[in-house]
Amino acid sequence: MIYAIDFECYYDKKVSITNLGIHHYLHHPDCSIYLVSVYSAEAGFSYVGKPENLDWYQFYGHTFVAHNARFDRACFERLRELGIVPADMQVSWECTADMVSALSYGRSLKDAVESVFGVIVSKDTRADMCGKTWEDAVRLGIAQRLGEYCLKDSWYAYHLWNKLSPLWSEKERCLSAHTRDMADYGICIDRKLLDEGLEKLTEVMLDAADLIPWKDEAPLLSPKALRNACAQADIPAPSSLAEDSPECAEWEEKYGNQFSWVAAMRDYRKANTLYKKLTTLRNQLRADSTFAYGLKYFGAHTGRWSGDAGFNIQNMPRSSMFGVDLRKMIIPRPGYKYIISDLAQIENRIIAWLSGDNAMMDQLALGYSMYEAHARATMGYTAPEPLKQKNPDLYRLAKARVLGLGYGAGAAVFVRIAKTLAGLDITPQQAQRVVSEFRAANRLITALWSKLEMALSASVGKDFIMPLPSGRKLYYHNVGRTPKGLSAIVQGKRINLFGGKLAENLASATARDVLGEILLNLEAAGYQVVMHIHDEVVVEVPAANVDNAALDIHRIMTTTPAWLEGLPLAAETFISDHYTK
DNA sequence: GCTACGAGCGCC
DNA sequence: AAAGGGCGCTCGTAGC
Repeated sequence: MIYAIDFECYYDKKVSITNLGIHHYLHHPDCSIYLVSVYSAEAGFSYVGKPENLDWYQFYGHTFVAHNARFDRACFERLRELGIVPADMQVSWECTADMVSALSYGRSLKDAVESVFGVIVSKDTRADMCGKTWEDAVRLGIAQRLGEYCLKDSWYAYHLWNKLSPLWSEKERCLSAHTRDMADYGICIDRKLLDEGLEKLTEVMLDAADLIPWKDEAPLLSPKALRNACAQADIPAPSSLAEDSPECAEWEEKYGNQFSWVAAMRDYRKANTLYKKLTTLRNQLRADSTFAYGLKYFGAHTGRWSGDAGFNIQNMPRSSMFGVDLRKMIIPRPGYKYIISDLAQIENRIIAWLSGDNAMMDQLALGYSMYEAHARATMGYTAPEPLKQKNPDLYRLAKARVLGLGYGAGAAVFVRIAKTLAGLDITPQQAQRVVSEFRAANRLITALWSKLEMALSASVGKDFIMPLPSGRKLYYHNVGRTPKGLSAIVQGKRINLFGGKLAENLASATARDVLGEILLNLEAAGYQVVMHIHDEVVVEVPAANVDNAALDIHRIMTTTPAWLEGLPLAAETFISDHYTK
C-alpha cells in the first residue's frame, strides 16, 4: 500500500536545513516536528495532526511516498529516536521529487503540480511559519490552515505518484533510493586535517587581504573598488578578472608586478571558496566524524546527478590548494579502505559506439586506449609500438581531438580545449586545420550530428524526444526555430540547440546510464559506494579483503551493459586510504 | 532585507 | 554555416 506523507517542522533564519544540514537541524533543541499529514486514496486514509497522535503501526511494511523523501525519512527516523515511531517499524520510501525530475518536470512540488495538474499551489502558509512554533500557529488562529496546507502537500504527492510512477522505471527508482541511502551514509572526515586546513586558509586570506588597498573601505572582491584604485593609480582597469581571460593575462603582464591587487583578489577568492567548503563540512559533521552530503538524483536534464545543499561533492579541487588538500580529508571509516575506480574516456567511447564506428570498437577491443585507437583509426598511425612512447606529440594531439572535437567545437574553442585538456599550444590556423581534418576523417560522427539535428528540426512546434540506448528518453520541450537556429525548453529555460550539442547530451546521458547500471551492480554485489562523480565511484570496503574487492569492483566497472553490447569499457582502479584523483 | 543575476572558479 | 556540454557555490551588485 502507498501512503503519501509530509512533515512540518519548526524553522527560522538560523535553525534551518540550509544552515545546519538535515542531521543537526532535526537534532536542534528548537526544532520540533509538530505536524504530519498522511494520505492514501487506495487505503481510504487521511490524517493531519501531531505525530504523537498517529497510530504508526498501521503503516508497517507499507510504502511512504514523499516529495523530497530524504527529508521526510529523516523526520521519521528522528521520531523513532524520540520514541514516537515504534522502534521495530519497517517501511520503504519513494521520492516524488526524484520521480518528477526524471520525467523532466520541475523538481519542486509547486512546479510539478502546476505542470501535471495545472494547479498553482501556494507556499505562503509555510513561509508564514518562519520563526513560529505550533503553539504560535494555534494562538494566531492559523493552525487550521496549516493543517490543510500540510495535508494538501501529501495529497498532491500521492496523486503525482499515482499518475506518474508507472512511467518511472524500476531501475531508476532503485537509483533514487540508492542516492538517498548513500548520501545519508555519508563520508568520514579526518577532523585534524580539516582543522589544520581551516587554519592555513585563514592565514592565506589574511595575507591576501593585506595586499588589497581598499580592504577597509569596500568588499575585498569588489570590481568597483578595483576600478577606482586603478583610476587613482592612473592605470587602466582590467576588463575581466578571470584567470583564463587573455585581457586579464595581458593586464597582469603589464601591471601585475607593480600592482598585485588582481593576483591578491584571485588568491583571496580561491582560498575563501575552499575555506567556506571546509566550514560547511566542519559545521555539519556528525558525532562519528561522518558528513552526510547532498546529492540530487537527476539534477541535470541529461540525468546526471548534481551537487546539492551547500557542499558539492562533484567539484572538489583535484589537488592541494594553498597547501590544503580537501580530498585527503575524506577517509574510509576505521578498518576500511577506499577502492576508487573511474571509467576511461567513457563519453568518447560512447560517441564512437553511437556513430557506429566498428573499426574503433575493434581497436578498443584489442586493448588500445581511446586516444591510441583514434590515432590508429583516423590519423594514420600504424607502428606496432604504443603511441604514447613512440610519438608523444601525436598522442597529445589525438587526445585533444578525441576530447575536444566530438561535439562540434570550432577552431576558436579547440585552441582553448587543446590547451586545458591536452596541454597543447596551437594557433587558430593550426586549430582550423585540425578541425577540418578531424571532421573529414570522422564522417560517422558528423553524420550523427546531422542525424540528430534533422530529427530535432522535424520536431519544431512540439517536443523532441531523444531515445537513449538504455531505453530511457531525453526530453526537449517546445522546439522552436529562430534566425539563430533551433532551440527548445530544457529545465524550464529555452536553450539553443544544434547537432553537436545533442550528440554531447546523448553521450553524457548514456554515460550516466552506464554509471547507473554499475551502481546497481555494485549494490547487488554488496558494496558500499560512498560517492560517485559522473564516471567515478568511491567504494568503502573492509581492509581485510581489499585486494579481492578491488579486482571484483574493477570487473563490475568494466562490464558492458547489455544495451551497449559491443562497446569495450575500461577503468582505472586503485586502493587508497583517502579520496584522491 | 530579500531576490535575481552575472562573474569567477571548482569539477567531470 | 557555425555552435563543446553539464553542474553548484560564493561574492558583489542592482533592483524592489
